[in-house]
Amino acid sequence: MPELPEVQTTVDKFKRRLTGRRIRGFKASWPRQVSPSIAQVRRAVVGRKIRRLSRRGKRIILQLDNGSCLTIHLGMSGRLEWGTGPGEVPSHLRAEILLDKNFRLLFCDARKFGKIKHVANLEQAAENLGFEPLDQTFSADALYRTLTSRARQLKPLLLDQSVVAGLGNIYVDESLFRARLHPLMSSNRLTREQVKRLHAAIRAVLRRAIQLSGTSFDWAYPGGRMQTRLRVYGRKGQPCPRCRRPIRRILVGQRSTHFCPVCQPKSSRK
DNA sequence: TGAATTGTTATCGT
DNA sequence: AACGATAACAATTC
Repeated sequence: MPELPEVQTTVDKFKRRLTGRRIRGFKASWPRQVSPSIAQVRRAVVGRKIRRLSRRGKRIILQLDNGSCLTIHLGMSGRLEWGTGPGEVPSHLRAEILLDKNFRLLFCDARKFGKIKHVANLEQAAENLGFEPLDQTFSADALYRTLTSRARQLKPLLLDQSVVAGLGNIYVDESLFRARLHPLMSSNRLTREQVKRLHAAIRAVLRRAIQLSGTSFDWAYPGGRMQTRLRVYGRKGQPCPRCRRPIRRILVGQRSTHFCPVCQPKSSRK
């Protein structure tokens, strides 16, 4: 379940291999995953050079030499692989970007929740996305204004990509724990101090996760080392690293949510 | 077998 | 009407 750190790790891994290369072909086997359509994407990208590879939220962005962009969203089970020469076909291969010298960028995705989309420019590639959490423009002040201008439970609010882009289930739980905030707390009841903590927590958690190449829980994403450093996610019943009381798991908006009821009280008193 | 997973969209309630 | 919460959905693995 790639979130921002896993996507960033992927971008870093492929940056050098893709930058400056010319696209010679595009193939995809599941039309649903490609927009506007496989044929239109092929028409748009073939012959173009990849100017640069970047990330916005959980989206991987291939900026092309005519200003248009190909965005790749890994969904929950997507991954990119590097193909050299013809031959071996990795499991769950869904799309291929063919390059010169038989190099290929392979998009594999067991559950087919990932998306490949061609858009006219960089602005559209970032459409509907909120703050970029590791960016300079993401300030505690701006977050305070956004959170207190509405009344939503913190957990679903932070999962909303149009508010903060890139957070998923794992890093929202970890951020709320670090900030000592209850996942069901209403966003409009946050104090400036609490938002400051949350802002710092989000950035610290994401930075650490990127340092460790993300979290590897299952077959879908190998290579990360963050899974041993998680404080609450996936640790139901285990002692809280802060107070040693058991971590609790609840459902919030159909999503599993992990927190320490002692260290993350619902009331604003601390 | 059912639970789990993400992001989008539709629908219901206040 | 606007907003927030909830459900359904896509597909697969364990």
